[in-house]
Amino acid sequence: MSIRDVAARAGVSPATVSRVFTRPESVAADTRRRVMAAAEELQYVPHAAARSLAQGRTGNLGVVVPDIANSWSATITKAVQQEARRDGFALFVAGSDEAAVDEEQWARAMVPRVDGLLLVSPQMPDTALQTIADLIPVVVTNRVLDDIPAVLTNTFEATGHAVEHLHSLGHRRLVYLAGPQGYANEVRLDGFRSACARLGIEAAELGPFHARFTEGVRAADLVLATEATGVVAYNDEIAVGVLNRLADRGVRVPEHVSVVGFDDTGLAEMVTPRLTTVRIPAASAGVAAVSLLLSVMAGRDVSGRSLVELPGELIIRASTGGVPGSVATRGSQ
Amino acid sequence: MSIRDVAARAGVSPATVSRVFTRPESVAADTRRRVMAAAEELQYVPHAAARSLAQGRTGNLGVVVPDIANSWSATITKAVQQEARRDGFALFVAGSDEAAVDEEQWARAMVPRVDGLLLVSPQMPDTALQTIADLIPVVVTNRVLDDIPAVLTNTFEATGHAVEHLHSLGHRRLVYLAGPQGYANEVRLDGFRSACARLGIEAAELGPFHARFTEGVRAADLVLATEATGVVAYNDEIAVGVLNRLADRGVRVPEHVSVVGFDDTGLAEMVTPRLTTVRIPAASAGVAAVSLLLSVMAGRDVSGRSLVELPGELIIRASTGGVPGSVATRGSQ
DNA sequence: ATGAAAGCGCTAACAC
DNA sequence: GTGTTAGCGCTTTCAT
Repeated sequence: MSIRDVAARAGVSPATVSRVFTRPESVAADTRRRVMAAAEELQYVPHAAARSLAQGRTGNLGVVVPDIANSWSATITKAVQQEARRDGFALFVAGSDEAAVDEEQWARAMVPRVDGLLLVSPQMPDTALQTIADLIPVVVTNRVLDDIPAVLTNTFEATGHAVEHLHSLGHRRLVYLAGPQGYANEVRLDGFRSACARLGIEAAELGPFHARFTEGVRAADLVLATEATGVVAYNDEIAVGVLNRLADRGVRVPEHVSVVGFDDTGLAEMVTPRLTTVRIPAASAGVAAVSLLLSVMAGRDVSGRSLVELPGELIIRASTGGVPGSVATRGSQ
Repeated sequence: MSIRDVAARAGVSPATVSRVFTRPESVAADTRRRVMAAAEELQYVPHAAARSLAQGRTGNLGVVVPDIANSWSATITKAVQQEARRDGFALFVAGSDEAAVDEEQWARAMVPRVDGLLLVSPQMPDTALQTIADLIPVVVTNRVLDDIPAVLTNTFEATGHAVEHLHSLGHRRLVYLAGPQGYANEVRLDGFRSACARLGIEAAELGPFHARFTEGVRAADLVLATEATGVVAYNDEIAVGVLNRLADRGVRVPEHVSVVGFDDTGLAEMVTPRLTTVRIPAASAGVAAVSLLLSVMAGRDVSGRSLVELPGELIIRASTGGVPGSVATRGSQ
């Protein structure tokens, strides 16, 4: 069932059929109708590969995320998919399970199948990333590399707000639970350290942990072995793991220990107590990444706007409260 | 950078280069090495579209899920992606947001770009589904349609176990919170009704609800307006929404009300109290679906094994307990 | 074991 | 506004 069959049936040339499917307005209205009818009757579907070959473009985008089943990845993937669709692109998705090798393999496998590639928090070496970016338009999130456009979630300030928040509640000893090494973790850690230093807070660090619930469960006991009264976790999943384990050990949140997460994934509002967290606009990040990618693909000069920064925002919920005995406790007893 | 460039550099014909990339063993060892070297130096990447056109296959699979960001969908997508990879396929992913129209559009958009299509719990009309299945190999999950291979999650029995479990705890009035209309909901509802009838339990039904947290929050108040002491929710997200709202209204789980979910997504273990739920092996479903799809694509006769059933399993956790005043309460006070 | 040549289905000049 | 023609880059007979 090719374009020739349709052409024959409609009594026109193959080129005309092609035009109907590419620039319909360039064909006379009633010829167009005849062609459409013929295509309909024959159940004709244009052959994507042939089209790609002739046009030199695939109409596909690709995204590689750390973990498809992770809530943050899924949210960003969803936004990317919807945005890609608006622009007429289909989307390849792959998860690397946080393995740099798989990530690189996937990126390479996608290169010939897509017009542009989005790498979410990539872990692969700079050189590998650069090699791929030389082959095809690439946009990354949460990674800074010369000449590669990026969407960054800048949580430095918001992390400071989280620490200030805990400080105002009387906390003087905090611990940060580190996530996988990378831009996101660095910014959070920097924000944590600098705010603690500024406020005279005793700051400890544990980890790194994988960005998963079970790791938070494990982290909780390590936290209790310190003197910290407040925990700032790399992400919501770790924070929720902490919440869970603390509850099992009879430690009450926020009465005994306060917990702050990052991301504000749906999870944060689903747990008890609801989680205080630094919201990161995952959907916006996805949308921004796609539009940046499209700019690069269009060959537009993006040097000016090639680093999009999205600020975090502290969302205060029920997992943070006054330190026992402090004045701040009064209202919450 | 085409196959001709590589051929020229290696001093062989394009055909030989092609062979090196398709059936390496059919080329003399040292010719092969020369070609590989040339390809390497030129950074040659085979052109996917040209390859597809010549071979008549794309090397791609597609999956359409109800919601990329939903935990169940994400888990199955992840499994599908990993399984597809094992077999050398890249994966297109699209989310329909539970809209039958979008779902159908995506499926149609994918048809020319893939060798096989997996539709997860499709909502589109039978005829639309059939039309697509006539165009390309299709496998569905949680949908029964003549001649279309399917992976079904059979939760009838396990739902009965859930009801028995509640009955044994003294519950005599239960309510089922219905999810979106479809196979999964029907089986759960059937299992619920038949077990209630068998055990002489007063069975009410509410809904349908979207399979989301916020819908569970909404449902909780409706539940409290009934006399039910036990809730069986369509999925974990709804169940967790119920948990949340009940806590806000001062209703204790499981002391006052017991709650059961479905799916056993990661969520079930993260909330307080941990959720009793009917586990459905999402990852296995994904793997089974892909292998079924590959069979269909290979033209193998699947008439015998074209309906794969995966049984559910009741996982008892902390969200179910004895009815107040009943003998079953004793241990838990 | 390797080369020559045809063609996969479509698009895009270029003519008319 | 429509037809003719030459590829897009690769695979695959068919020779040799």
